[in-house]
Amino acid sequence: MTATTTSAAPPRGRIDKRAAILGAALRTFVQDGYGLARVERIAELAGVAKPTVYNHFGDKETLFRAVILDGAQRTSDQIVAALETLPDDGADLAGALARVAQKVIDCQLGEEGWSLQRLMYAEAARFPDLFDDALRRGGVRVHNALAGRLARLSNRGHLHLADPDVAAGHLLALVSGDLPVLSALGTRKVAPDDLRRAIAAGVDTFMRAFASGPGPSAQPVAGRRTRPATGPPR
Amino acid sequence: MTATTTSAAPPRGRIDKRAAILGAALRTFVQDGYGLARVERIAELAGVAKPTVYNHFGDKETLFRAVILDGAQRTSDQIVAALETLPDDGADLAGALARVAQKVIDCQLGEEGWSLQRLMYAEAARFPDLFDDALRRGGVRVHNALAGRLARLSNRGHLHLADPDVAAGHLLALVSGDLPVLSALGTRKVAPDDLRRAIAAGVDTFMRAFASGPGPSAQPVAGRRTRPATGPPR
DNA sequence: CGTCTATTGAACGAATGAGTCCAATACCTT
DNA sequence: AAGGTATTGGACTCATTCGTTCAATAGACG
Repeated sequence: MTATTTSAAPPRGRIDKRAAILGAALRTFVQDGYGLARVERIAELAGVAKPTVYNHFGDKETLFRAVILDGAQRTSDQIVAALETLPDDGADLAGALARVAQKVIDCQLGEEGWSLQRLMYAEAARFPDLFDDALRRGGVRVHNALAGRLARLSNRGHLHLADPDVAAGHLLALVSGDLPVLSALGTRKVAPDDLRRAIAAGVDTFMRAFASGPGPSAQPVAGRRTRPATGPPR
Repeated sequence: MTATTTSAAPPRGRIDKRAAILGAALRTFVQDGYGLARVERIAELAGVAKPTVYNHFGDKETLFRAVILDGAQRTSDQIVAALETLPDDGADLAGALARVAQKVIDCQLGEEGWSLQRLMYAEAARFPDLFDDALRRGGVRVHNALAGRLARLSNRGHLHLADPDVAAGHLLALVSGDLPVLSALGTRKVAPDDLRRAIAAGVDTFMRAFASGPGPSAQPVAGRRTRPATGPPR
């Protein structure tokens, strides 16, 4: 019946439904939170019928988990790639750090980055194991990549790091500490100038603390807890 | 367990229902998120009838806003009070900073602190204005209190700060940057030793950057920190 | 060309939860 | 002691949404 005359119908064929669903789900979950997100809306946004969603992922919770893990993977891939661009020679170290920090933060500020972060904060209480998984897939890789990079710089004498792991954490904290406020938890677009200033200030403090100063004052850490420093002294 | 003794019938009288509701609401919202939190459950947890909740606060959203603002106020009161204990003389500055940081973080790690933070992250997309209000009531006051304290130390020569505002942000970032990971976004109890170590490391980096002689680059941050009041995007 | 699988639209059942109404009751004030 | 007010429990309305079912269809493939 209705021998529908071919055209005017959206292409029903098998495209990449799965990816479309994941994307739509991310947007929806982010906007409404897990509880209020409607599966039907996700389907609609993905240009897909609701049963198709249930065909691919069993139920809402499974879909949610897939969204988080998939996103964490992709975002951290981007960030790690950005970190690769940090040169090993110490030329204009501050500038190089600022540039790489800018890239990293751009990844985090992209639609996906903040959205994911907010989602994880939001639902951490309900899906504690999920956060652990995402951290393993995301944060840890970023942290290690940066720590490795910094260790190299330290080995070559361009930085004085007792512990590259700690330094990596501190650098990340310094350059991105203002982000939540600047972006109002990701709900506001950050003025590029504000961001640049924040990054510059963070890198500046980092350099003050860890750059091999021209002077003899390579002050060793006072009252340091014994922590296996993966980075040997200069 | 409500403190009241006696018989099977819970004391029906007018006690501090409002506070009880706010507390129960915080716990519930935190656990389930705004969308999935059930008002009936809040009432039950507060030892109160559901209509009473609606008598005090008009509806779910109003209740939520009250929870956030009230919590932000109280938490930041605590933190500001803790900051007052930072001495102005430079004796054992690192130790003093670590102690005050410990207090501040304790406030943030308490049931209320993390819960609130997670809640705001979670629902920032749906209640953007609410976050601004909470920030004004909470974060800004903490930041200013710390900046004032640091400025004093700087004036007396115990620190070398080009911009106490920036330094305050950096100190907070350094000592609490590891918190999300350590506590798994507030879902895991942080080992006191790990926390102490993280704080000590943060303070140590801060001291390296700002305690010794005037660093190589003492560039004061150019622009004043202005609040983009719902400014035009891009 | 004929078959098979993924997809579609639409509707359905069941459950859930916001917000309201009301008569009964406990506390506070005068 | 009397009267007013806040509170209570529970039932009720109404809307929403998860997850499912089913016949019809579009493209893939031998």
